[in-house]
Amino acid sequence: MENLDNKVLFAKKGIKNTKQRNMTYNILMQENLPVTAELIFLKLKEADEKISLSTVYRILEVFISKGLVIKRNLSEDNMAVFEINNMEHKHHLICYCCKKMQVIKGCPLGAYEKILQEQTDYDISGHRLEIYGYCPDCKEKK
Amino acid sequence: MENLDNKVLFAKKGIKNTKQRNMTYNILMQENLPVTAELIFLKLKEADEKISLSTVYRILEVFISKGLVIKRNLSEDNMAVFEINNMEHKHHLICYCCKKMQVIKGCPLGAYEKILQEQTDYDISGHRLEIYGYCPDCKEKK
DNA sequence: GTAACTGCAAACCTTTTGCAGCTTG
DNA sequence: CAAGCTGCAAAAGGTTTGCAGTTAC
Repeated sequence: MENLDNKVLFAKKGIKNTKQRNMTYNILMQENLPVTAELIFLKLKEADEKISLSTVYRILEVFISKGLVIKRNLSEDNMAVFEINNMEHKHHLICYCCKKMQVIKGCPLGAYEKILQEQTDYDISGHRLEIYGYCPDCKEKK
Repeated sequence: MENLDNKVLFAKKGIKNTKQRNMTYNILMQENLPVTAELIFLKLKEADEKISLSTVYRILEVFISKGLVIKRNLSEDNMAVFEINNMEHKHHLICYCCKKMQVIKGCPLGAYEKILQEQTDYDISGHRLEIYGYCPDCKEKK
């Protein structure tokens, strides 16, 4: 599962192209949703990759520092989750029941940020929004 | 710093009125912003209260289960923060630089949630929003 | 060849738990 | 007095770090 794109990308960012980094990046791309370090670790094990959990954390740290990955903490539990930084502004819709997460494209907050900036005299540069509810499947079960 | 209101409140919720709970509740009221368990612990120590950190966590747990307190995790670091649940829908504006937090009253998402509900067929019941930027003081320093 | 990366084990930090003793209603 | 709190110390997650050995460029 060697990936030429990754090789080029890593070179551009000035980091070495190792098997572990390559695979970690592929998994993040495949998932395309915030995942825990643990999950990445397990997927790598599954794929018969020799890797340790601390390496996963170190790789993610490097990816974050190079702007390739974003780290966040979801509100419920206190585990960090990681996802590819594809520079796309987006939010997530999360099911209270099954914890499924789906991407919401578009953002309703552009105008609001401007208003808030005037009201508060802050220099507003970002926000974080998660929407919660029950997905169609879980909604029925209730 | 005995507080009669707390006594009545605790009685109504069916929990015992101890010095530690009383003081913890007072601190949360005074702060009126999300704080860590550690900070509550330190404030109690400062006030010469004999308390252990695990008791703080246990008290917060009880308060949460009775609906008196809300727990959340902020995006940056992985420590939980706790605040009084005054049933008011609100969000926070957080300074990237000095980490100061201020309450934003009002919410721009009411209409958006309805639209999203139709689009996604989810049963939407809540959201979580934090706005980030630089406060007037830190803005100048830059 | 050397600077950078990895695995392993141990440390760290926040949060939880078990238990014996103490307090509240 | 009994039920339920608390303090202490130890355990339990998730994450980070030190170090010796390995790998990529």
